[in-house]
Amino acid sequence: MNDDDRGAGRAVRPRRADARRNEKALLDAAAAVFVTSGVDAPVRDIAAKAGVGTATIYRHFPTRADLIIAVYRHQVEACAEAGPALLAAGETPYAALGRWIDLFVDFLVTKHGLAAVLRSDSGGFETLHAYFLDRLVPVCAELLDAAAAAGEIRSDIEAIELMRGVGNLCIGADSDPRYDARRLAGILIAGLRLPR
Amino acid sequence: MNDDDRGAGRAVRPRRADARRNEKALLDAAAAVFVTSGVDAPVRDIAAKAGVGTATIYRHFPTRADLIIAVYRHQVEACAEAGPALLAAGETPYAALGRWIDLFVDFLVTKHGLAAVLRSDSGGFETLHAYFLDRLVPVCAELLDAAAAAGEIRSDIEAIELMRGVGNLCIGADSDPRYDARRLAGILIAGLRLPR
DNA sequence: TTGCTAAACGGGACGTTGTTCCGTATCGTC
DNA sequence: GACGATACGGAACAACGTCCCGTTTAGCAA
Repeated sequence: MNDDDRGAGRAVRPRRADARRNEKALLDAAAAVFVTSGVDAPVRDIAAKAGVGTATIYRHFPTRADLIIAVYRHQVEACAEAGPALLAAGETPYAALGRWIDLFVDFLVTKHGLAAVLRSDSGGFETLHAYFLDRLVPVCAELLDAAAAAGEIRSDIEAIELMRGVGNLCIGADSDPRYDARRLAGILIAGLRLPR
Repeated sequence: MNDDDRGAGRAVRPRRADARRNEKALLDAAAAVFVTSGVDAPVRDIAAKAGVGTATIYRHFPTRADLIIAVYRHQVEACAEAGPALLAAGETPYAALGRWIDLFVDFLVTKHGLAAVLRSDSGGFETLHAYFLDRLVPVCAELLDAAAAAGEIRSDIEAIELMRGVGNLCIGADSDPRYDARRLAGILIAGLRLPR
């Protein structure tokens, strides 16, 4: 995959060299700021860190969602690819599902506030919502189907439903060490089990 | 209980008649605006609807949390009192727990955005957080203990943990009819079950 | 190398929201 | 009726997202 394209498929390669430089600088700056101030960090902060004007952010990333997607795209891809790998690893499908959910949870909780904006249906984050779901729901569905086919879990649960639930469970998991999102997600998954 | 006192115990009866009138007007206006615009509605909107200045809101309710608490206090009380009642109703403790969680979920999802602000540990909502938890966690703990004592569920789950999880599951449940928070909460509770 | 044009830039302007301050109006009492 | 404390209103301030416009610069052609 080419590092220059971005967004969910509709990639447009920036033509001028300075534009590409700035896009790279913005991605690096955003990644750094997201770590310290969360994904809700003020646009001005990111622009300042990248050494560009605020308008330049909007020129490259029309919405904050586009920027977030670009920053975390690689990690989302890795998570998506882990699904089939876990399924092929020899464990039971239910165990694979559990491990994959753990990966997903870990990804979300390590990004301050990402889970919170992920859930929001409004405020211009539809793109983010759509990207995450488009990429990960099929993977989750595959795991779910396999576990259901093996008779390990009930079969009346949709992947999208489960993912939204898990995503919600991750909200606020950072900033509160007493709250263990992974444990709760595990309980949720356990709730899918069929009684033998 | 006197309708004039408000907040979590430290009630101070407004001395002047106009102050009390304004407080009532604010509560009514806030309740109305919360329904249409959610609990994040602009302060100015609420003030305008009540026919008062913005400062008057802050004078009566120093933080938004105080206002929210005052508006929903009766419903929270009802939810809290439902716990022991369900437990005494003759069903198994696990069934009572499930019903109570349903009540809690229904309360949260019918208030636009309430679940979202409930979870936030920062931004001046500590008061709201504390009130809800102080009032409802003991009730949940009672149900949990009863079910655990009956051998129906595992005993290593804290009430606060479960409530935060359920609260999170309710986030964004309004504004998306495909997302069924009650169902997911049910699955979460099912995940607590012991295998007979 | 030099000059031109479209692309890209910067930062200031605007609208929205939360919050505070201060001069004014009102209530309750003497 | 007058007075002091209480409460009020709205303007003022700050932070933020977003947009606009005058200026700069990259890339290309002569």
